Amino acid sequence: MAKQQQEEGPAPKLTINDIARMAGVSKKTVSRVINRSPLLNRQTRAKVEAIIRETGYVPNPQARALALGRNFLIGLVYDNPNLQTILSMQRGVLEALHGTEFELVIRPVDRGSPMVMDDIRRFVTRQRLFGVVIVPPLSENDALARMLDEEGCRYVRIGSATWDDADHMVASNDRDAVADATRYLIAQGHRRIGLIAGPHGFRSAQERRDGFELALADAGIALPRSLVADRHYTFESGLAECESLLDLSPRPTAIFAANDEMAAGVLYAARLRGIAVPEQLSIVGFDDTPITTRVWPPLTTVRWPTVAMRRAAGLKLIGAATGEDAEVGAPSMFSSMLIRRGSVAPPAAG
Amino acid sequence: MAKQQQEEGPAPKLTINDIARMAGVSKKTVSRVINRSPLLNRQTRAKVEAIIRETGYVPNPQARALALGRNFLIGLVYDNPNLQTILSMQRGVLEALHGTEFELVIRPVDRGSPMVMDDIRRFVTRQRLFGVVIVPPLSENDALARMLDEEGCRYVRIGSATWDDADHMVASNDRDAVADATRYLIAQGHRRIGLIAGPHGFRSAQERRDGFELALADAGIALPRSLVADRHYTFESGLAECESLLDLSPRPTAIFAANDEMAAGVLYAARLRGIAVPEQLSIVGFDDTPITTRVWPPLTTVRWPTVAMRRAAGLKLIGAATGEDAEVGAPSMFSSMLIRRGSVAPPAAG
DNA sequence: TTGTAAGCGTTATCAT
DNA sequence: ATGATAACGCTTACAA
Repeated sequence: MAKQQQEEGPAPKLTINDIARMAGVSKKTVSRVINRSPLLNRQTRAKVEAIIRETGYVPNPQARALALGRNFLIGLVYDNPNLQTILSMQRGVLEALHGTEFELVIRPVDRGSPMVMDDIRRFVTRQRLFGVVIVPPLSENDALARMLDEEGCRYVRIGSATWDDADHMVASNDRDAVADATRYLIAQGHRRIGLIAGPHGFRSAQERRDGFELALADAGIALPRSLVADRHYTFESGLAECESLLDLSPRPTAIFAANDEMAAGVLYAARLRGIAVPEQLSIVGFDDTPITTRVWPPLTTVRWPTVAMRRAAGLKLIGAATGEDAEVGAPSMFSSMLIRRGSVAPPAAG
Repeated sequence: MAKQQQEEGPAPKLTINDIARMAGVSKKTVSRVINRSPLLNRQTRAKVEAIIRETGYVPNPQARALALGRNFLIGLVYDNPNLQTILSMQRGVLEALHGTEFELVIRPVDRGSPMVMDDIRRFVTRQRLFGVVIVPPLSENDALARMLDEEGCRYVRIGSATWDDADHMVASNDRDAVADATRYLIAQGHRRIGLIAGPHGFRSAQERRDGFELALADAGIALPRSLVADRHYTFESGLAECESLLDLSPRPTAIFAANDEMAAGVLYAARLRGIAVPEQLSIVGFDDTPITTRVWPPLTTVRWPTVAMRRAAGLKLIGAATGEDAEVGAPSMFSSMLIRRGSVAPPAAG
């Protein structure tokens, strides 16, 4: 039994033929073992598996990719205005892929470009990707989903609400979460609450805005148009927009920003004007990114379970491949929850 | 001339055979064109190239990978305590790869695990990676570099100083940059300056610490041992360590933190104690990550040209492949520079 | 249940 | 300078 292949050296690459010879079977039989073919004699399988284990043989992914017409790569396609969330997306998907034969290929794209669609198409077809995870705002593009279907590329979309079937979608309930957060503000006694919404055309922005308006309506609070501003999910835009909100008279006593970056901008704007937070202005953000605990005061925010969502997306994608039934049922809906920190207080009297 | 292949549809995949037939040459000749073989008749090449352009033919990467024994994938291996910098690393490498046939595969690892080395070995050999970019602190591991060499995997290391030859290394001059920053603090009048250094065993931490001590020595300022603390490059550790520095009597009038996360922790600690920044305490960080402009006051810091360094690393890696001589000479040394913002002022009188 | 032969799309060898 | 033919390592018919 040749077995110098244990644990070291430049590895004189074993092939399926070597294993077949050692096991005294045909390469096809080895192939069947690798691919978990059901029609195989128990003993034969056991014998081959033993050899594989002893030798540490690993099938060549390139050869499999060529023969199968598909690679063992998962693509992560994104064009996210909020750099902070990119990391947690990656973390989640990587967690799902950990220990499998899949690797993660990342691909930032420019959704503004007229070529996005072709870019992504080339990406998936050229690399013959096993599947892709698509995150907001790109995940809101139905044409993209259709295109991936046409190309025979599996996909899972991440979103702030559900707009595709369970096999293709992992979502959070942003609307409810924001409604809760807004009710919390109202319960603290706030009545003039400003909203710095996300970019027009973003589903997440719309969901969060809807939740906000819903809670206000429920409480019978009218929302003057001047108290709402559409921005770009960036620190700078939060800062800029907060300026105009603070110019209003009477001034809002609280501001809900549709993400933490903008909330940090609001806090900064308040500081620039010498407005004390939370005494004179309460702030609530969304995402629970690290920045919330690095600024002063730490920001009350809505925790968005990004990592868990991405992991679910990854599992959903490869679930079919691994055949592990346990993983096929990766959950499709996740709940965000309010995290109370230091940026909210009852409004100043008067 | 068949040319329905222009711009749409599920793409009935062209192969090298199709191109060969259309051009009236053998597939080997087409292959030569693809691989820029020098021994080719100008006209033959032109003819084949024309067909390729017309049809939009793209060679199948999987087949090439199998035949060549190497993939067109670049790996990014990291185990970075500072999440913030991961993004800029990725951005830089992605920029270098943009428009090429290479894709980026990311691979976080746990350098604490006894299996790291084998993990990475499996990663590069299984995927037959074209090459990998290794970032600190993993890039300081010489055994890792040796192993990659053995496996025939190209690599480029990123570091805070140069410790490998120019082909394998892209570095910054952290020591000089920190010395400059420290001199700036001294020029402002500070004499009791605390240092919150990076983790023991990190080359970047050592370089930055050396720069700090160098500047102090040059100015004839003795550095009490109590003014130096080793920490983990995290916000929490910066916060914790700052507490003990602020307990000293007399208190330091300035603190240099070896990265921005820790500097943010210092700022937070000061706020907790009601110590005004920069009036009563000056702070300087390192990296110039986004957080520096989101806290109040914005942090003076040393800009670390991460994106440019990573791009250079990527170019260096694929330079040999693209054959573009212009890119082979990607620079190997980058300078960090001081960015003055609001967290430094002369020490309070007395 | 297992094996044989023929690909998958490219590159390398060795002629010519 | 170009082409026929055999790899590359695996999978899918199709037999046996």
